Amino acid sequence: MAARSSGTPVSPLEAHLGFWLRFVSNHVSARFQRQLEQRDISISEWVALRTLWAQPETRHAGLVRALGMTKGATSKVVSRLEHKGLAQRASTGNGTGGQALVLTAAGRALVPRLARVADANDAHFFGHLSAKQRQSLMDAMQALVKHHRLQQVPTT
Amino acid sequence: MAARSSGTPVSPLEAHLGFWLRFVSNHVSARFQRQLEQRDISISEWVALRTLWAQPETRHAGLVRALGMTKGATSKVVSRLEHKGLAQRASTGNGTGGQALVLTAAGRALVPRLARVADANDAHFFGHLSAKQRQSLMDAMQALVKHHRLQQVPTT
DNA sequence: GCAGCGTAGTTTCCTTGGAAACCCGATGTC
DNA sequence: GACATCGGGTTTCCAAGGAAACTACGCTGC
Repeated sequence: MAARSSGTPVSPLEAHLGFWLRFVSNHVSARFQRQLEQRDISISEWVALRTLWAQPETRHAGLVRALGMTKGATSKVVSRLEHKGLAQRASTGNGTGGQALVLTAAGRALVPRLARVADANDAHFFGHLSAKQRQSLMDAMQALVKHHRLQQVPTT
Repeated sequence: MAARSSGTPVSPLEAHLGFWLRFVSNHVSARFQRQLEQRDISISEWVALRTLWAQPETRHAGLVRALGMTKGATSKVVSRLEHKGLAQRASTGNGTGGQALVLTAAGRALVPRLARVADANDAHFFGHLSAKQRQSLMDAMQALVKHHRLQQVPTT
């Protein structure tokens, strides 16, 4: 599987930890996505809803940070949510320029239900592990984030 | 951060293992992608090249499996590679119908160089861990794959 | 022999997201 | 007071990938 026809060693894809991380992560996300789309919601929309729910009156820039997407893409997510009647661009009364975003009643009602879907998905994939194992994976990931000072960035 | 204004508990995004997996994995892939695009190659193109390198004369269906994309998308990847002069659709002489895909000389020359980029990227993110730690993460991921019988699926 | 099928690939259409241009109101600066 | 500038947001354009329609062929059943 390594060197072939040339003398140069070429490690297989599966030799990389990154490969496996991506592999598992893609599955977890893909399943979550399939569940969400039964309610006609995408993952970014879910993250946006969840953010607005925790912190009402978030402004656009805040959402950009939470979503880890460009402001253009974020703007489109908000438009979609508005279209679905889940959130609103509330041109802030206070006149400081920035626009505030808020959930509608429907949006607020939806979040806890989606949260249960998210919980269930995580449980599906990791529920069979012991609490200790889960925690150790969590720690490993968070350590990587810390070590590399990873910030939320555009998600591809 | 949990229940707010309603009585329903809503766990934070960061409570999910899936969240952290995705977070780290996205960063790893994103960095790799940035490195590759300096050579005008995308991640799927890299995987395709790597596959054809290891197994010359792969046919389209095989590539579909390796890439974990739909056949339509795979077809476009091949077209791109052909356009860049890295691979070719070789209408197989044996007449069994299926078309064989092969790397050009340029393609064959490129793979080992890209492989070094891939290695470097993995080392960048995980090189500071001990061999034991790396292995244990790798094992954890592979155990998940096995437990859930995960197959390669469309990659987002 | 040929009608109907199934398999392998390609093409078309649509959605999502990044990049960059653009828009607009608030804030200096002279 | 007129104008350059800047920050926050939106719009436009493009690339990539999924879904499904379509194409080309070889094979089976009659």
